[in-house]
Amino acid sequence: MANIKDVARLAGVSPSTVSRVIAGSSRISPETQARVREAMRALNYYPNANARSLVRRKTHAIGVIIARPAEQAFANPFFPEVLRGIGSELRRHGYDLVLSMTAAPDEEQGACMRLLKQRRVDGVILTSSRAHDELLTELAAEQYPFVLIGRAAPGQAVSWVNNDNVAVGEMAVEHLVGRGHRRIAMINGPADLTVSIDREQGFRQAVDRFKLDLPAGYVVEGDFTKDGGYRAMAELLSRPDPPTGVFCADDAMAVGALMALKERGLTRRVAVIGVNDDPLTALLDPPLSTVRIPVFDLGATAARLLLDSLTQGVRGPRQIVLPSQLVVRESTNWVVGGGN
Amino acid sequence: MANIKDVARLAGVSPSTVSRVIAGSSRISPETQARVREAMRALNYYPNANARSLVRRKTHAIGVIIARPAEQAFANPFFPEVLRGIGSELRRHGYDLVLSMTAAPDEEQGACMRLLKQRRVDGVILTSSRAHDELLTELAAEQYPFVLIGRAAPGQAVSWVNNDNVAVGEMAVEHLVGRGHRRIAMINGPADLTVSIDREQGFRQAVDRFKLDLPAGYVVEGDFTKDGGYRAMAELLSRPDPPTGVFCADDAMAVGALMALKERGLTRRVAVIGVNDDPLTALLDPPLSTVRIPVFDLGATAARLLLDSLTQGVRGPRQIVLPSQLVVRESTNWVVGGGN
DNA sequence: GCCCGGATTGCAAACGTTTGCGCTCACCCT
DNA sequence: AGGGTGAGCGCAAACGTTTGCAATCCGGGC
Repeated sequence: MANIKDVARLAGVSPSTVSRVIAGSSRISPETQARVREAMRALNYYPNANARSLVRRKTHAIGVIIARPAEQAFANPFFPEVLRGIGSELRRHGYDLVLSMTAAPDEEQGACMRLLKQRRVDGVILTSSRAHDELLTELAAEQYPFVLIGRAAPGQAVSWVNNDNVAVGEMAVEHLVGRGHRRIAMINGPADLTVSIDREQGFRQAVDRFKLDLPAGYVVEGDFTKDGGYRAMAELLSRPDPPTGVFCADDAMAVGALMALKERGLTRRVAVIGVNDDPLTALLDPPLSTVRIPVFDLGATAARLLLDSLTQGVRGPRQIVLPSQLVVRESTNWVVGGGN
Repeated sequence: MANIKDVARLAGVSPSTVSRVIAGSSRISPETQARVREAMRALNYYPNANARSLVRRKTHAIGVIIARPAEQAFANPFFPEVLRGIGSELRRHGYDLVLSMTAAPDEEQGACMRLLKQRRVDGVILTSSRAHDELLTELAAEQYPFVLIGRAAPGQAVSWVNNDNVAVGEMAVEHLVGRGHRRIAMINGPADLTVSIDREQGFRQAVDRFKLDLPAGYVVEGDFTKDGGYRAMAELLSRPDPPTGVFCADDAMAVGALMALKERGLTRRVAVIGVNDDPLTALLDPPLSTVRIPVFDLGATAARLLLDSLTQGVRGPRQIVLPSQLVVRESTNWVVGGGN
């Protein structure tokens, strides 16, 4: 394959000159530039990225680490959408994207540090909702550019972009209260995920604000799967004081919850709202109300943050919260005691 | 950051020796090996991938090009699943994965060739169902290792892995015929995609085999979206001779078709079967019959093929077809004229 | 006619590895 | 005792770029 020397020879110049033409240096005469470009075209020349990265100490690529433990279960469009968002932003700057999907949480740190220390990438985007303090502090300690999709512990001085999970919980409860509900339960995700923690906090804040009862056991822990939602709803319904409205921390669990209701003919007795706006949930019977999360933008924003610090030299951690949006459909669109 | 010379100095050996220890050469004494490893650990040393790739002329990474034109519309788990499959295979061999998502079809070739010619990757996996003869021939001409997920034109001597789309069409018709249907229509995807072509061929073969009527206009072209399926079904129903069974080339279109039926109260009058087994379609009313495609395996197999030719030096194109599987649910699980 | 300065280009070192070749021993064989 | 052998290791070139510095050339001012 042609290298820079071949181009130089064909154009009758030195490799330095070719390199400068590629870099767009202004100190090269127009005629020479034309000759060099012509030679590059003739030889179908592409600069070797490895050689270039070696001397420049920049790879022009960023790593994306996707943790897929239990979250993988919800086969919703989160994962591809966030990648699309990242990709669209990277393309605009000519950056490449190396993807690392880790199955087990303990692979995460290794994969991440390997990409960086081997100089395969200039920085990383980490998508995960578990609190890996160790990884974050190692990244920060070595001054590696990175941004988290999700959020870090309050103290951590790291960059992240997240959606407003507390508001998500509040909006859901607010909506249900607006429809006349007073007995509202929550089916949450695994307790160690920040999404679960935040959504529950929002839920509880709204419950307090509206002075609702919150009997013990009204917040049950699911696992972000349909079956988990089914079981959780069954548990809630078997109580002496079942709720009339249920906020599920994810659409998959909401779907399971709806199944449980349907089996018991309680579809119009208990309102269900989820989170994520999985496209197909609009077609269920009843169509599922939900809180839509700006997944694409999460990815795009994370990429922009990272590129800013890489190319503009923006220093210091930045944290961005993107708003989510209530989507009302039939599963909650009726009023308690409305005689339906 | 530590480089190989630092390690060498600390261990009291030459860089060559360190390199050989890393490579696992046997000509190094156990004591020296131990000392070198100790030094590497002490310095937290990782070999620079760029320098290594430069001299080795191998990157230990492969590229994955995902074309997302209209296909993006079906936000089904195809895309993440195929990536998971590829990733799981790559990890076992320590290969990295650089991902390139192209929005427009004309970006595809550029992105692909750039990755290869810049020596960012050793080979590529191409997922797409459009017939880009030009790209395939350029790849083949330059002897680049690559495999296609989908299939090439019959003449092309390139490697690919695909599911048995012809059989998919046949299975669907066979199933419907087994339930007593004689008037069977098809809602197909865009005509220029190989998936559409193949599924239609299977459909027609089965129609011939069972000597069914196939009135003009019984095969209508959709676009792999829900709305397209809805319109197509509406068109079929407005005919004087509407079908009793419909084979949709994708679940998204099948979902749209079901909506059209539901609106007209014809759910149990017209059977609908899709393709892909999108998890949520099992929860629709009625649950959707479908043909399940081995998406994860498509990815994993493609990766294995590529790695074989990369690491084992396997020459020559190989073509692999993976079987799909009929999944019967309520949307077709009744007999024509069964008095339901 | 000579010196100066700017524009344009080339030289050579450097980036961090790998690897063919050759060197140095210690040991064994005759 | 001398030469042969092989194990263990180092030297230096090579991979394909970028870039600081120096060289050359040209015109203009004195």
